[in-house]
Amino acid sequence: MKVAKPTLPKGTRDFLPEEMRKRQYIFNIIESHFKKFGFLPVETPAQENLSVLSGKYGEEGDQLMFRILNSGDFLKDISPDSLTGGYKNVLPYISEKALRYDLTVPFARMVVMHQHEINFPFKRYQIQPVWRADRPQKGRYREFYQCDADVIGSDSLLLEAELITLYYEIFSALNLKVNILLNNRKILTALSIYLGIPEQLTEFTIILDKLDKIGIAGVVEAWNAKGFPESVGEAFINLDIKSTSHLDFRNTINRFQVLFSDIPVGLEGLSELITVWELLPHFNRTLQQHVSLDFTLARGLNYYTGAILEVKSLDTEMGSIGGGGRYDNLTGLFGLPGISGMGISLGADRIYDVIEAAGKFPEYLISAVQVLLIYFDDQTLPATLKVLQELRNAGISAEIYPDQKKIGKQYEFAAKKNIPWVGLIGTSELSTQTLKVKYLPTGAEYSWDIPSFISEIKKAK
RNA sequence: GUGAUUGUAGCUCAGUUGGUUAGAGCGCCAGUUUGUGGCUCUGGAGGUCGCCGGUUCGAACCCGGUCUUUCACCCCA
Repeated sequence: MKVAKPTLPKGTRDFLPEEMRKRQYIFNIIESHFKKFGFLPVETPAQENLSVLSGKYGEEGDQLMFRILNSGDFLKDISPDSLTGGYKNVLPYISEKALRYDLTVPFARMVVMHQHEINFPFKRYQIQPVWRADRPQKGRYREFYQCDADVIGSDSLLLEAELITLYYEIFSALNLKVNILLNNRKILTALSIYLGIPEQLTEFTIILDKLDKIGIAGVVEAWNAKGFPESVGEAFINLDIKSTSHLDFRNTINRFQVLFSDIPVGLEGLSELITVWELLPHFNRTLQQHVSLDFTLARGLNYYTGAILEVKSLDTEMGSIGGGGRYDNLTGLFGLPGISGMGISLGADRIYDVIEAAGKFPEYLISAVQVLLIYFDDQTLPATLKVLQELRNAGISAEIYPDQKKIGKQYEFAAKKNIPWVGLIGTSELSTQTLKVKYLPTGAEYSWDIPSFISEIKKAK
């Protein structure tokens, strides 16, 4: 057989131990916080039936989905004629499954299928990879992990506040500075009504969302290009919308309460924002400082109906590292209407990139194994193995070099693997019942018995 | 999906108007040191120049295709 050149599909990566240690550090922090907030773990399959996923993410999403070719002779029912109509006609016949595109829709599917086994309101967390056939670029991969926490079966605004708190606590634990942007879909609806273009809500918000990127002039220009009346742009400029910090939250709300006095949905959105805002200090006294009201925040996924959240890193330039919101009818897509949910998602791979760029991974991650024991010779091997067992029983991660190689090689191995302690039992140590220990970071050497060795390691930790 | 961009040793990169045997630094291996990593010194291994095709007497270099990298747009974590 011809030797295959080792390659990887576009946009996918291997993770060596050094990277995995850092990834696990992120996952562990996220997961422990999810648990602390009362969320329970679930998993769903990597594959979903196409009928479950298609149409849930808009046309764009359908295009970015990795479809799975049917097994066996997937062409047996295809007539040559049907090929002339383009790939979209043939697709339903040759593919009926796809890789999951996010975690929220499969979760909704799961809730509906297991509704009689689930105790509502149901708080679940899920940390699994998702796949998107996007072109890779900065912070964008074709296979990446999402970490989701959702509560389904309650429309309480307490959840909005609680999930914002959860976001903040996770990023604090990761030592990252973030700005949590907050908006409400109802505000966007009200804005479109106020500007007289309620029918064009979607086009309106998609462009509005780009405000921080292309500026107000760019936004107005884009609206005009879409055929919106000039008055829309003018009226919008007069609204003077900008991302507001905690200091002027109240003023902004008050101002829009006047503007939306005849638009019930707008007043409702504002009142929800106030409620959430006022709950925040009850979870964390300083939390409001990290939350910004941003009426231009739209978010693409069209199932959001209430609150919308997005997390921006302040440490490094990066797209959003988290997003979430309230959805009132996601399970309705699968025949279980009237159940409201609220969820957040964290992009672990982007968080990794931000921490890496900011140099904020903790130092201790570099050494996973604490002790290497030297394989000196067969005469001292039993004593060395005894030490190995005692170290492990004491909860210390330890290994013995498996071959009797030159001692210098064994030390070098430890150094390369960032193992700080090297222990050696040679002939003289055997007679004195001690261990020659070298601490590689300083090069210092000691003669210790096993109990002192163990206590010194624990002390250094 | 649109528009750019990258590919030469394990890594980071040189490589003249197309010319014989493609280089450097770091890393790696061996020795210096058969009870000790890092420092020094000595020696050594390692390359289908991403892949396929074309032009040419001759291609790492020019042309086409393809894969890949990175980046922007679209969209998003």
